[in-house]
Amino acid sequence: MAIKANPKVITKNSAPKDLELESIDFFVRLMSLLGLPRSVGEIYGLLYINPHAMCMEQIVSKLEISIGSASQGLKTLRSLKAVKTAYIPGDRRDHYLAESEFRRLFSTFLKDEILPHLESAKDRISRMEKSLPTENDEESEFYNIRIEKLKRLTKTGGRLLPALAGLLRL
Amino acid sequence: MAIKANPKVITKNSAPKDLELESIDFFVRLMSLLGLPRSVGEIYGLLYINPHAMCMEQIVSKLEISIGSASQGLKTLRSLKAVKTAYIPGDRRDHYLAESEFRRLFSTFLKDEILPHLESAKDRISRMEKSLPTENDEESEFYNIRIEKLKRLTKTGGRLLPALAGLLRL
DNA sequence: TGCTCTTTTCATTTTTTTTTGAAATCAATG
DNA sequence: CATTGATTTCAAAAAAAAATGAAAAGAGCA
Repeated sequence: MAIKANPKVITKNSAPKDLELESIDFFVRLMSLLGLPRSVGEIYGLLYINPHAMCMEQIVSKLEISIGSASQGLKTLRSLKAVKTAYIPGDRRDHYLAESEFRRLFSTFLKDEILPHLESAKDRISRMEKSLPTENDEESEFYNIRIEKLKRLTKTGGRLLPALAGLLRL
Repeated sequence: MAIKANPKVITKNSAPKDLELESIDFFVRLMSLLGLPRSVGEIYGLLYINPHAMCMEQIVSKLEISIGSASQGLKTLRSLKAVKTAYIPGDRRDHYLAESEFRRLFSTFLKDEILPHLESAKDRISRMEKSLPTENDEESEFYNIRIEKLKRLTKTGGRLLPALAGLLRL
């Protein structure tokens, strides 16, 4: 029989079980607050509290999730810049570490998820201004005020985003 | 035949169709960003752009949603303090107006949805500190640093919430 | 190039969330 | 206080989101 590709020369010990569970639970909740699926939180929570890089197979067996979920979840985390890959000599599998700078994670999230909405909101508001009736009665005034409020909302949103990202310098 | 309970003496005109559609679409997206169901966004969007208070039946027929959705959606909006009720003489139905102060809407949202998570995060972190191994090796140091980061994250979160609510003074 | 191990993809299944509408509850009014 | 109309509730249906895992694609090595 051929030599296994990844003989376990050193068994890296992983985080204590309770710490691990708490970390996973913490990030499952946090990610779900951001609208991300459970599996993404689980993976990040596991990596966050583990000192050593883990490959997908380890993630799958630790969390008892499918390889599909793991692959998809890691893809999401990569796109959020929430994980780094580590090179392990003599092992051709990818190994992952959590990016522990939340600032980066959040600012990528804000940029990817919130900004596009702000952009489309601007377009929408100009459309609304165009379809505003031209008469100058009481109701027109009402619509004007409402649209004005939407404008302020999106403007505030636009100013808030970068400010938020900056404040998150943890 | 008896006189109808709510004879339409005056037909209030509602917002121009395009304005209405844009408003609904705007808030469907915004609410979904906050994790609220489509129907909640539809109802709020409809009320937001309409100068006159609307009763549930009007909402149901305008939006073509079920009375169950309408009732449930209005309940959500009431709990978010996103709608006000208006008294209409000679009509026993409730009539709703959008609360157009987004600040109130958001701060209620933050208080109801985010604060509880922050609270539970604090508990969790003290549990994590307790289950931290007592040895003082390299890995213990790692766990300490990670937990410290979580602490900072929740602390920042706790400071950010009120700040956010304040900044949203639109 | 062919072989083996790893990762991704994606159709299908499972789970969760949302909507529906009929029945129950509530509330005003005659 | 009974009736009628408005609203809420909630079990069931529908829709949406997430997870699964087998097959395809990729990637290093001999």
